[in-house]
Amino acid sequence: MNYSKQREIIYNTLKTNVVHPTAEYIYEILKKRHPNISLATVYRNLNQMASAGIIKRIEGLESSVHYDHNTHEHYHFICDKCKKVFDIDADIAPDIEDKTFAKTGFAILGHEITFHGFCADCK
Amino acid sequence: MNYSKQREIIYNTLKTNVVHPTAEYIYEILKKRHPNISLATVYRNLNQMASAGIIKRIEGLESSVHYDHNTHEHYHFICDKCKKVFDIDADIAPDIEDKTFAKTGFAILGHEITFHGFCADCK
DNA sequence: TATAAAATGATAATTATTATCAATTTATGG
DNA sequence: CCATAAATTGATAATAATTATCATTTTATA
Repeated sequence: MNYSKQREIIYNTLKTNVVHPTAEYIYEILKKRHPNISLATVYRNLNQMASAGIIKRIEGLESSVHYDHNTHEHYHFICDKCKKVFDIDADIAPDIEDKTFAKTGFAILGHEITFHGFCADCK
Repeated sequence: MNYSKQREIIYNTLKTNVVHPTAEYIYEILKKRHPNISLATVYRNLNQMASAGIIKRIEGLESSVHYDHNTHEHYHFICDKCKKVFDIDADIAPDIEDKTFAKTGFAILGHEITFHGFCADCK
């Protein structure tokens, strides 16, 4: 993977952002300072970094994919009202992959847990 | 919700099917015996039954939504090679909603766990 | 610094899904 | 049992999210 200015600013936007944005959201932010950037470049780089393990894709929250700069094991909660995404600590489901391997014998390469409901502000 | 012949055959197809099909897959099966059925009818009825709690939507497996006639709490594993979807017993993550509520205070209305990797046949 | 590989922006194409709407089917109150 | 309203259908248009294409530009390196 070669260096690219665009990838750098996409990563920085993701990292300094409090939310767990979609590609579209990052694109909207970047457009203000970098009006020439293309939405395809944003998608391309986010997926490229996700493949390389630099960031993570969060699927199953909404129809669109969200991205997360935090690659440590943790889970997500999406508020059904305000649609904000919150981190949930990994210790709510200890050894879940080992347990599942013990039960099934499947080679488990990853897992994802997503909660939904109402956050503190919305409930 | 009124009775409809189409909803009945869609539900029966889902119930008697070993897999966790997508709307498209159900549509392809149904077309053989019911060539006039519309794909929109399949989507409409699956989502309608999911809203009513009669079946469940499984999101986060692939780009398309899968449906499940088993509404009891359980999780899913998708094989990265053959794309088959397997059930995982709920007891791998006991009291996960209570634990998450205790940590966050959020009102939790549901959660989903999806694993991926290689199944017994593919690994 | 010439060259090959990688990345970009613009945009077309694709995929999954939902919306629209006239016609048909279903439920029910008289 | 039928008239009526509400629900549902099939056909298809529309939308939303994402990926593919491709000529041009940028980056790494011999």
